[in-house]
Amino acid sequence: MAITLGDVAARAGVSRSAVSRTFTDGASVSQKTRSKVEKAAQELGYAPSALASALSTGRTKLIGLVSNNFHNPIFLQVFDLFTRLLQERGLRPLLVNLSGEPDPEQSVRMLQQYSVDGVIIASSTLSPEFAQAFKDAGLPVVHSFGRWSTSPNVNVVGIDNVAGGRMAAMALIERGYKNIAFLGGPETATSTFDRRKGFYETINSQFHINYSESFAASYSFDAGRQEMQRLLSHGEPAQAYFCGDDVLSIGAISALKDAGLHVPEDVGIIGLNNMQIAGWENISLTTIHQPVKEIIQSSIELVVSVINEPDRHPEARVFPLRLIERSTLGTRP
Amino acid sequence: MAITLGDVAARAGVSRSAVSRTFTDGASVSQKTRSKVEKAAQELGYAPSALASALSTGRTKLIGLVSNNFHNPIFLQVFDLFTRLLQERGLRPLLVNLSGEPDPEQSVRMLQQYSVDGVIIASSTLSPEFAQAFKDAGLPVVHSFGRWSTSPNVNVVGIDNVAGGRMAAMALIERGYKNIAFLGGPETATSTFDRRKGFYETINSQFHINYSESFAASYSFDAGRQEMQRLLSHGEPAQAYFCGDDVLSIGAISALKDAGLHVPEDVGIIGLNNMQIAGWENISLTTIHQPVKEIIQSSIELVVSVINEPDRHPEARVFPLRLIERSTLGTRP
DNA sequence: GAGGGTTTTGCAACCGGTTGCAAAACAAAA
DNA sequence: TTTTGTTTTGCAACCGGTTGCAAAACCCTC
Repeated sequence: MAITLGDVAARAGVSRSAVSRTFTDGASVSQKTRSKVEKAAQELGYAPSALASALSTGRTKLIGLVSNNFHNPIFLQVFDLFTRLLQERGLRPLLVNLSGEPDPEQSVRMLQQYSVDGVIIASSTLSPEFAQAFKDAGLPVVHSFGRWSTSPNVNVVGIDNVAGGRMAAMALIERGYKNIAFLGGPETATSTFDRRKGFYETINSQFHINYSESFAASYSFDAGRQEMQRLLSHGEPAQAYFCGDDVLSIGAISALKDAGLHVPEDVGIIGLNNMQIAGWENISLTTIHQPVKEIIQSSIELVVSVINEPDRHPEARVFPLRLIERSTLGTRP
Repeated sequence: MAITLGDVAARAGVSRSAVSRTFTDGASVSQKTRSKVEKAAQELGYAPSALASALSTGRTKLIGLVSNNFHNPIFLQVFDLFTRLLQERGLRPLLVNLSGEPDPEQSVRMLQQYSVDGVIIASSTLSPEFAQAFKDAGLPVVHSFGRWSTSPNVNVVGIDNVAGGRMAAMALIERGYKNIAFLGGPETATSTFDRRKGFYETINSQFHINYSESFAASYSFDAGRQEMQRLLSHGEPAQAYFCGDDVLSIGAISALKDAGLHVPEDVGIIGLNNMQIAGWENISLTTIHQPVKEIIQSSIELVVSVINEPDRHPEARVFPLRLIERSTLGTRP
């Protein structure tokens, strides 16, 4: 059926070890046998089995990529970057879709069975305990877009969501908004919790500002739109909203426009992420930039480091946020 | 380090075969040893190595999921469905990002190395020859969203893009448009070619209709937007456009609106796909529905069949399209 | 051509499972 | 109790690679 080491060895007239060695770099093979082997391999169309190799070396070059967010368009970019950057390093992403599976147990087991070299959890909604479960199982793990902590138990790469909330609050306060609301993502998401926290605390430290909040069912256009529609059906909207994410913002704006309201004249909106569409002229969303590419790059570097150095101390890598001023915030005197 | 068969066998006081058999269903084990083994496995936290098992059985339960479209939001849904449905069958998606790698050779090699049981190519832009390369390498393959043919050499599941083009043309002709254009996806994509073909032929069979065409750089919002901007900068737009895809449509509409034009009063637009956003009130895109879920479900069933029955004759599964009338087409007397 | 050091090579055991085969254990019938 | 038939069990070989170790081959120098 498939071509094996032995076949190539026989054809080249050398031992199986010789063949193995020509395909593992750093091994000692003479130029002569090397070319004999390469010729034979070429002729037979030999491709070494990664599985068999993994069995003896203990390295599969497989990285479990665990995610539960398949609705936020930003995740297309996330998957694109992860897969591309992993491939560039000769690593293969084994995708795990967590949707509706809140327990890490099953995923841990599955990834253990495939002896993945490491795991990257790409999610802004899962708790650090979720990632911890992978670590406890002995899997090198990095939580991308996860909750940051000064004494992390598990490796995290992302942003400071509390700071993001503060930044949004400052932007709204500076512009003179007095009636301010938070329109968050799902209430159970750590990112929602943290962004709300920073936002609320900053707003609350000011006098004469009216605060209210509500939450969308998920990080998606539809959920943002629906939540804003619900708010509008219950009375006057706030003067300005910090939406927990750009997709929520764009969904909310579409609901506002449908209701005949103007942004930013009637209602101000600030988002978070700075996804590509946010920059379009006809959307032109004022938002907070999350450095997605840098986070992903760093996550991969980190997981590779952990693989090579298992006893490494867990670390948190926090990337800075940047306010992107566009046209969905105005000023109130 | 990790727990193996042997460890469990020793603890349970049985042979290694007995342990193996308790974990492969259909094997002959007495209730007594089974429970002994299960107890020991439980206590040790044993998880059988899929790699080792794959080495002897020849089955990895790995499915290569090959794609090159990481910009079209519809693919988020595609990935979500593929990963979910594969997982439900105990299969694992090994993701391959093709972006910028036009040659199948490398991917074929890589998937061979990991002995994937099968391959699904999820792309509307790649040619049948691309899929063929996987088949030639002996990998069971299904091309999802690929080009259909009456005598397929390789399994395809998708829609009839030529028919889609015809359907769009009919919709525009019926509404009395006389100056009609095609705004396609990348010119090299098979789906672009076929949609254009059906569209052009139908338009051309009519008298007194003015036809023109142009192509966006990729299937993405941005590309659609840019191409429409370019068209507008070169003169009067057509009365109506068939955009090769919903994302192109929405991008094009955003460019039109920016230019102060109204849809459908000034320009009519019809898309293809019926992605979720197309249904929003403030977009309300008239489009042609592509049954994504059915295609994916069927693709998975097909690849599983091919795996179990390697000499199966290749087949083409074509799903019907449906015109979704919303509000981006008007009528011209 | 012998002696010494270095590189290359093959043997054989191992990675963690699976499975055909024959022996052992068990159950039922005589 | 013996015979026959059916399950269950363990042995050992195998899947396709890797790698430590000792022997073989090579290269230089004297």
